[in-house]
Amino acid sequence: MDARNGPDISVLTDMLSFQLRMLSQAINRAYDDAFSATEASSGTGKLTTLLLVSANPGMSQSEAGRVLGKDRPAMVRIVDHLERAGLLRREPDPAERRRHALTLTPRGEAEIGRYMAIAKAYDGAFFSALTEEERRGLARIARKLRRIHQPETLGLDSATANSRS
Amino acid sequence: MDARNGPDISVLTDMLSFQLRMLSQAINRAYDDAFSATEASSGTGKLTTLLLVSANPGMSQSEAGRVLGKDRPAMVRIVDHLERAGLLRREPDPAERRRHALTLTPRGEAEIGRYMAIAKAYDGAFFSALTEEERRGLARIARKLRRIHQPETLGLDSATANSRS
DNA sequence: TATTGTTATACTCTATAACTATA
DNA sequence: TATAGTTATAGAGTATAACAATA
Repeated sequence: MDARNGPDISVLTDMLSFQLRMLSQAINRAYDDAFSATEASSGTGKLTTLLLVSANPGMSQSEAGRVLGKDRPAMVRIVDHLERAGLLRREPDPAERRRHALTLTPRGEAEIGRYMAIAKAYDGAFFSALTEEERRGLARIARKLRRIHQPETLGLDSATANSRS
Repeated sequence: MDARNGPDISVLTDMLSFQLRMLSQAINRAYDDAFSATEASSGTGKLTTLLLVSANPGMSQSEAGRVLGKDRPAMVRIVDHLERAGLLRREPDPAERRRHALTLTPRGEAEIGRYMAIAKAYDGAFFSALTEEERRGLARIARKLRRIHQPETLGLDSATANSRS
């Protein structure tokens, strides 16, 4: 209404989806800045793949893709990049030779600690303005929505606290 | 830990940023589906630009870009597309001839109601699993974080309820 | 000199289809 | 036939630099 206060954007801010998309945009930019000097720079897929393989050595590309919301071609590109960077290795699984078992290289193992530290630091800094209660509430709501809209991503909280709701 | 329950993804789910990025991915896919049959299909920029210009006729591309988090080249592409689709018009501003004043065409005005209805319906459906209190809490937290991490986006709530978190 | 819009360029993400090799 | 991985391709998002017109 008041032109001096800038444009009327209530049409957009009234939509939760808009608020969350803009928030995600800000998160992505903060992370790109944080990881710009690493081999996992630019894009969310590389870092999360490293963290995931570190916690689950031997997992396949398709499994990782199901967790991260990427299809097979997308995973090929991510793994290609990490393999070229010398952080990750793919070897045919002897028991199921269609699969490629993913593991970190010694260098990948050495770097992962540094990446984790950067990720945790920036995650903490980004949400530092929230109270502990707000952070818990946000995590709970996000988990609830993902359980409905991404049912294919299994094990959403099986590995954490067995919380239900 | 338990292989039968799928991979251990607690490294990722412990980070709020990961949860929100995955959530945003789900939102984007739901919206792409919802608008796939319209001229504003694929991508968040076109629809939000239409809604924004509808509420603020005569605004410039840079102003819209500041609200939507797009730079000038990105806005050119979005406005190009909407102009070719016959939904939006750009005319040099007589008072400030560097600017292009954006307005909806009659056809754009006619379509905007339909788009709004789709957007509201899908926003409501996406978050329908949340209680009213959870929805308000989510909106409040998103606004709080955006105020910190996107200070350039002015008027974040000036047009709504003057709430001060 | 600074700003608005534009063009060109490049890199990434996303999605689809088709191919291979394995099962 | 179904699945895991690969390749090719195309569309959209994102970012930068350089330019023209205007202030």
